[in-house]
Amino acid sequence: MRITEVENGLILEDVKDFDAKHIFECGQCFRWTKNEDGSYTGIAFGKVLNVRSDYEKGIVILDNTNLKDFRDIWFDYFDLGRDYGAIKRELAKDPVLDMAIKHGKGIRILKQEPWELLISYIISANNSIPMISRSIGLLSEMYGRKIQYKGNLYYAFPSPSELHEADMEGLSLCRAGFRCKYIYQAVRMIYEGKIRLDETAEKDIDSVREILMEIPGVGPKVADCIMLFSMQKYEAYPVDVWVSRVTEYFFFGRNVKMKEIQNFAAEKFGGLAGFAQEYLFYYARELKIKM
DNA sequence: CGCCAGGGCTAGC
DNA sequence: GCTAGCCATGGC
Repeated sequence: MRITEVENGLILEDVKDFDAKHIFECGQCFRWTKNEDGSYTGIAFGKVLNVRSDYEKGIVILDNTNLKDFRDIWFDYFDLGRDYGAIKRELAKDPVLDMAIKHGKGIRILKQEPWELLISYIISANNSIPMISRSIGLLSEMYGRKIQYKGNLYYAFPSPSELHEADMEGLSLCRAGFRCKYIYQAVRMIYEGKIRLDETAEKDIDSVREILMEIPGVGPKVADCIMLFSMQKYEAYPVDVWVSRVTEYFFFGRNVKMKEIQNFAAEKFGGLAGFAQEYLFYYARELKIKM
């Protein structure tokens, strides 16, 4: 990968397996929006970044950043140290995954912030992706820090202490419905240090899942998403309605219990289950599989 | 009106 | 340990 500094940004060349559309639209993140020019603008780690990519040419253009932030934040955020070609070659030995990967060949699993994902995936329960994004955006507008970029206002996701300022009435304004009381309690558990997410992330996957599920609103699915998308537990295989459908449709041919799906994923994909899950999720939503 | 959305909680068995 | 019914909100 070659890096060139330009005015208020960077040009990355010889970048493999990177497609902004696949990365930002495969469902793992909620704070990136597409612009008219095809680029994406999003907020992470308290910073606004604009991204455009050309998969075939291997070019990624980052605007509103610099070399220091690239090294400190964005290299890891975009998981640029990982060989996705090798992952895809291994998974594509299965014909179903081969098809799914052709649809989302430029997916990379973002390394997001555990705190933000905890709240975001609590909101995700029995909710729709546009609604989830809206609630997270509203929370950020109400309690997060303002950031300006190209004349527009953006809002960082609020810190635990910032969200701790919110009472139930304030939280309910984010329109997350019955999940607001879970947010309220989760904020307090983290703010009071009852659970330390950074320390938790260091433990093995079963311990992490158990600890995360002590938090109200966090069940097995939400815990798996937090672990996969922010704690680098790539053996996690979050089973939502789409993954359930696509796994049943292609690998079972019938409805099965969640436990069976997870056993299947662990045996079939092993340590790459999380990557397989993302290719399949994106593929299932493209196909609009219903069962 | 109904059903569904990146599920989790609770009661009842 | 397992399952059924419930849950706020909004789109369709």
